[in-house]
Amino acid sequence: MNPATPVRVRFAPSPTGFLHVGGARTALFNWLWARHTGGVLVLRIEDTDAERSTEEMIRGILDGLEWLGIDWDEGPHYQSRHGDRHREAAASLVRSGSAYACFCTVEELAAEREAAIARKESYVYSGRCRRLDASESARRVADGEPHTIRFAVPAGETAWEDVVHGRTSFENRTIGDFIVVRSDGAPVYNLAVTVDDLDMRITHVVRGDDHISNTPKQILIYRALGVEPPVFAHVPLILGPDKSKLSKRHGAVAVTAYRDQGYLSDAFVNFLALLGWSAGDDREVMTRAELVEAFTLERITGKSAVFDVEKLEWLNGQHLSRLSGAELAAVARPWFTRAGVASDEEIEARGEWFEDLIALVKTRSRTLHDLVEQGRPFFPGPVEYQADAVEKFWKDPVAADEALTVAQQYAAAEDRWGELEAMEARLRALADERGVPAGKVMQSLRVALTGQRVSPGIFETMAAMGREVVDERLAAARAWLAARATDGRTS
RNA sequence: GGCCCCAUCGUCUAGUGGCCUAGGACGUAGCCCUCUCAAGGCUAAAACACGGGUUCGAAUCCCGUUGGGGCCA
Repeated sequence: MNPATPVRVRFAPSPTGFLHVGGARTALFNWLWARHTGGVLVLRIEDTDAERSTEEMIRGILDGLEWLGIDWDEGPHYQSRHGDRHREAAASLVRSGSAYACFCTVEELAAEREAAIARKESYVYSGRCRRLDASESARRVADGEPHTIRFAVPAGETAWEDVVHGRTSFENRTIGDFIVVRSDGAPVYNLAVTVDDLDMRITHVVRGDDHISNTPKQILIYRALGVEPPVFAHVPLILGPDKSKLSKRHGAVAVTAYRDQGYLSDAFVNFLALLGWSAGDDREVMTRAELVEAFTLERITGKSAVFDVEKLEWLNGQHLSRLSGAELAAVARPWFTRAGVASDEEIEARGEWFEDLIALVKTRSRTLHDLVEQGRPFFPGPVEYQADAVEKFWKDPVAADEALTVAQQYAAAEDRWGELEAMEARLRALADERGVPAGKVMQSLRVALTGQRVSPGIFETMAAMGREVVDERLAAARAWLAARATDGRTS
């Protein structure tokens, strides 16, 4: 391959209705390589004549790609529309003697296979029809006798220099004369892929390891067609926690499920890139631009990788925290409205406040979902006292109420609202005066204000909530505690 | 079963013959910070599957075994 040839890669999913994690990573690697080299990414939907793609079936894939920010330069092309080209190529293979018509019936082939099994040999087609006289073969085809077209695999071995695995080779006799066109005229996968890749002038085929055994067949076709095959890079598979191929059993398969769970596109892309690839230095948290800049096919590992959700969560938290309040607010806003925390108008009316709020809670959140739960109490309205918070800080309702009394007195007297340090100093002084530990007051206050056991610093919380909300929440909390104390019951 | 791929801490990985008493990250444990929880900082436990070679010297090269995975049947 001429090194000056501009890179052309392709992502060729079958229209399964969604983009799964493995496919997403393959797409990503192709995209990264195209962007890194300034090349072209072609999108091709690998439907077949048998199962033509419907709008609905490809939408899932396009949705996934869109969320990941993977854009393509050509396509989508549809494999099913190139059937004529595939058959044309098959015909030319027959003409050049690289393929032949096979008239063996299903029964005959089954018998061959059984005989092979009985002899404890692995089955490959015997090549019986290959020995047929050319004129006889042509006559039978002309007579309309049902037949497939088989590739005449030559003796020897087929090898290639895989970018990921190094030299990889197959003994041709283990391949056997494979079918390229079925008896109904439908081109077989390996032929279709090869012809399409050829027509689209693909220079690098970057795909999953599960295609390794297809590669020798495709290389054979390329050569028979008189062209040099492209560069192959077989990327190892992504495994589930039990080390088997990632599947539905392991939770979400469609990448959009991760979007819906509150992961950031950038974080997910970063995570996917790190599955089977590394920059070579110690960088892990990387932006899209950094990934594009650092990505090379040579640095892809040959070993399959287990999908580790915990690392994804951590990475997401990292990306979340690195966004500014304003940037994150834009992403988070629909999450708040969808969760019913506030309307779009309400957030719009307090845009700057909302951005500050997001900045306040982001380090405590790993997903957008966390962000909503953290931010929720800052909006007006009643809060729900969560069981774990009550258990931890309001175990004793009387003591809790005592602490809140101090808090209430403090809030009523506070005249430097918003000045964090001054607020803290005053509250501590007042707590001292009343003989109540300041820590108790603050913790009790946290439950009263947020209903949760986790929140930002209590003064930041108060400042962000505003005096009115704080007053309301304190009154409500005291009423709740009083009711519980007379009740004598625990929750 | 045949063919092919793979083999470093639980997980993701760095490592391409000496820089390795094997580095980083997630997770785990502890400490610091501290009004909670995160974040942040520090520390700890934790790996070269096994056996043979090659070499002055192997995580690194070769062979075999074992184990995992994929494709086909």
